[in-house]
Amino acid sequence: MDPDVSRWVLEFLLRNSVPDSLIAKTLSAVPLSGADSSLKKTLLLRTLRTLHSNASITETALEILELIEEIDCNDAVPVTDSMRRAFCAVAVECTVKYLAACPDDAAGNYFAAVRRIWRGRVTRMESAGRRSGLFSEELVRWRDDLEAAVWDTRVCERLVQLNSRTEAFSEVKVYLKEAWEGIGPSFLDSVEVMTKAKGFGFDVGGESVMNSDGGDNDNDNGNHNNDGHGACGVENENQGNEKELEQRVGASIDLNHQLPAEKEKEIQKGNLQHRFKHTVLHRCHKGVKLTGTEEVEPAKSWSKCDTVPSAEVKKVRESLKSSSLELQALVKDPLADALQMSEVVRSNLAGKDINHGPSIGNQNGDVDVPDPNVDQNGDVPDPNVDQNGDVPDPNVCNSIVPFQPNDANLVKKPFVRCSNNVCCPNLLERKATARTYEWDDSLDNSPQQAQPRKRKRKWTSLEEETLRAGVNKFGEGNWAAIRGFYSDVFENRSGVDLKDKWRNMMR
Amino acid sequence: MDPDVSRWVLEFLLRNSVPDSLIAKTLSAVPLSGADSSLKKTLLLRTLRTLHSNASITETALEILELIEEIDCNDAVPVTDSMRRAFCAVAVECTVKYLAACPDDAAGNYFAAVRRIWRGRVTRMESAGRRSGLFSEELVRWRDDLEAAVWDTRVCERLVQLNSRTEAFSEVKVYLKEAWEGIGPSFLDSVEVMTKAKGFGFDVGGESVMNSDGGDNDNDNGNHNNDGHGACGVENENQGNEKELEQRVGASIDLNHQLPAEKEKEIQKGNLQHRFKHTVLHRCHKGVKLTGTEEVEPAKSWSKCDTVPSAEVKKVRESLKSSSLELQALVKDPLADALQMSEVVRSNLAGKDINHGPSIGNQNGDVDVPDPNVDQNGDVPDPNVDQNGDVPDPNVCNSIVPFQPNDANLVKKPFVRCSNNVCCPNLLERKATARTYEWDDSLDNSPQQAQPRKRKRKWTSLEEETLRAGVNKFGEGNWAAIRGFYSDVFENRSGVDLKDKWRNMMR
DNA sequence: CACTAGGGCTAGGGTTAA
DNA sequence: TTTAACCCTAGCCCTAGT
Repeated sequence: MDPDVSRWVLEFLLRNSVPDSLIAKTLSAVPLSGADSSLKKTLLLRTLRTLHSNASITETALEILELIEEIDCNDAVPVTDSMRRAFCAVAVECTVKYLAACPDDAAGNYFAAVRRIWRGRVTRMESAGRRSGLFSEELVRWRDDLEAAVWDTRVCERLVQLNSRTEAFSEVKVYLKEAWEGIGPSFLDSVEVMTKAKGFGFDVGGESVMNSDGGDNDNDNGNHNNDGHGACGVENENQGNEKELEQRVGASIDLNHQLPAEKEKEIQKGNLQHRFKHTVLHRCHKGVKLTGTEEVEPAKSWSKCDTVPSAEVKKVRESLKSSSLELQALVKDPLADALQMSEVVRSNLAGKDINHGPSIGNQNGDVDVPDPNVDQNGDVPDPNVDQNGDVPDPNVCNSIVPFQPNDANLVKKPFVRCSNNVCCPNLLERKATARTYEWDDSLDNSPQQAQPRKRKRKWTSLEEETLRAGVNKFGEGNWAAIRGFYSDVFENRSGVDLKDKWRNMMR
Repeated sequence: MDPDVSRWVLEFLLRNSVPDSLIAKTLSAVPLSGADSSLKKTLLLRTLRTLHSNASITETALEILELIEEIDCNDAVPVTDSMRRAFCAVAVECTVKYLAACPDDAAGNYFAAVRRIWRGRVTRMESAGRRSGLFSEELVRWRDDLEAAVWDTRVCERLVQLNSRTEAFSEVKVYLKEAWEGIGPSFLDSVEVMTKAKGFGFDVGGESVMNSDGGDNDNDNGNHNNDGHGACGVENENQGNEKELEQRVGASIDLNHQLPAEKEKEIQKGNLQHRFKHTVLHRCHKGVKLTGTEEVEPAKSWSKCDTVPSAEVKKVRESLKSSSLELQALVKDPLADALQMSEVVRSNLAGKDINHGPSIGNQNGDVDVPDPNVDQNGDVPDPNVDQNGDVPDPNVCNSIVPFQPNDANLVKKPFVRCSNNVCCPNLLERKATARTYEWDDSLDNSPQQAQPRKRKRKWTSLEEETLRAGVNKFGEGNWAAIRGFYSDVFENRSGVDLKDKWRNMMR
């Protein structure tokens, strides 16, 4: 994939509430060596956001703030007060937590943290060549306190009283809100807004993956998740449903190859880049005055980056790995992947214009909308969801649900799906009470021969929904009761089958 | 290295404040396939201790507590109140922290955690067949609160105020102290004390790694780090100096091969094992009365063990190796093959002349007997009464806030144990709990609210052998007679249980 | 009522095949 | 490699018969 395009996509994804797993996959497919400072910062912010919403404010967060400060410094972006406060709060939290765990052992892990963070990081910060913008008087005051606690029990007791974690959460949140606002909308969002304003109807592929509303009547949705709530926003709803996310990831990755931006890039690229400078760049790099197209020297910037693989992105990658994100894919060399990928894309583009876009059923399958099936497990008191599962949430696209449970459907048995995807007429199965399976025939002749496996029969959505209803009614574990009550649906399923299926459905 | 010896060494290391890296190395060098339940529990306790002193109380800790409970259950060790409280506090912490991070996004990671922990773990815990000793009314009340916070902003705000982490730290610490004390000194420590008392001058090699004082003038140092401070004790001082630790590891591993216990094993092993029975095992496995007989078949037990390597211990080993002590692997296959591991060691140590029977110490330690701490709660404070002390807004539905986390109720929660070995919630409280969720209603009209099954308890080899002896003596079919004659062994088995087990053994 | 025999059930680990 | 569907079985429950 073209480096510019892949970076645009990555940038877009980073700023919006797509699941982390998608970010991970994209990262592994996109060459990062040429990332510009804006993208790096976006990556770091995104990571911090994830850490925050995972309630995991550790020294990794400290590291990230330092890296961001470095980038800002290079771009002549001044360190804000909120950033300093966030850094301080996180540093305090990363130290005090050990005291909270073992108040009577300040000499243990707590002291180690003081050395690591306050004698290490913070001291380096104020000494050396340049004084970090993160350094503050507040920091110094805290250091005195924290050092004192190592030997002064009274200070120690006072510190233990703190809820340093909540404080850190709060400060990080404030900083994130400010930072996302400061960095502005993504390039693709800007393009979308512009082209729409010009009546282009130019769609950046956000419909299936990024925006559930298709963007048709929402002109400012380019910013729709950068409002500060983004830090702990909608994306989290999906966390209980990782499998589903993974599936979507695959789909959306494919989709990225088909971004209209890429298809039209030979024609529009120069033009778009031109606009890019005046919209995104202008907002991202406030310290740079843009007077003309030629002054930015994009070529030079890129090449510089290419020869110097950015250490900080590497670090972020490590951080991402160590955090709860599933970023194992990143271990591999992203460049190798990118090369392969670009080959695929190139040949694909050169050939016919095959559309791999999502099916209609997925058009509204936005990642931010939780699977309604998940919420109908019967034990969900979500007031917005009908517990009986009989009436689907009107806000949820019906096409996501393969089967709409209703009384009529529950009673009638429209078809029996065999393993080879062939729909058998109902009649056959109806009378086949005793002859459901092939091995029935061989029961009489071979006495000790191991029973052949039952033929694999895929579960229909009717069966699934009925099972759900059954668990709702009888409770999990009462498989015999469920089987009996819905005996017409489960005619050729055993109680164990029901149990196994439920186990699968709960995974 | 001889399996016994290596296990003794490992056990010793686990209980003392050696650095984790040493534990990890030892684990990888020691065959764990024959690990008994006591060693497994020690391993888990050690892991929990590390998590605690790293101020990292996550769902891993929850998992560990569940695994320990599982082991205790099979060993007929009753769940203590402190363990229940620790579990509850950790569960609350693992949920509330998301709320603390993003108070205005209860629908995000917080809700996911509620589903994962409270609708998942906790619900499974009370469900049929698996009622865990960790289940408590306190847990139920918290669940109500935490569920309410998903949609009730006011509950949400109240929960955010909690310092759930500190609470969890504290409860885990209390539990750890109790658990280390309950598990007694390590075998090597016992041996050391004994041999010293006999004037042997027997040194267990602790001088270089384990005990800096050489142990010469400290007769009770077998317990020197099990005093509650051990949880965040000396080991932490080493954490800032990993390289040095690694060097020590090598040295100490070598040293282990030179343990006097091993050198003299051919001579003393039988003797030591005999003592082991009466000291360590007697304290660890209170359920065993050792009088000496002939009915055991140690060879068979051993071979069975060796072919069934303990999966969970292996997983713990892996987890320990990864620095962060992540135990996600433990999610799978918790104690599938907890088998009769504890019995195995017993039979092995005892050789052929061992008789099994419950010790005096266990007469009240049966799973059927409620925890004495719980029992002493003669009068049960009605939570609804306590609630009045908070003077809530009269406009607030009280049923939504059934429990004030900070009030005295948090301390002790009564249980009512039903005749069928199942711990039932106090009916009064049951009724007082608001029917907040719709699925409660669906449970009402379910045909039979079948009482939960008895918790599955694996048969120990002691029980098996006793059953065999019983059938020998009284003949098959006289289950009541057998049960009566070996009533101390079969205290919590019914005649039908014996019959069923025999049927299984004859297959 | 107490007990036993025997069928049935569930949970959970394992296996197979797509 | 993954995993949905299926298999195996220990331990527990239910009921008829004595």
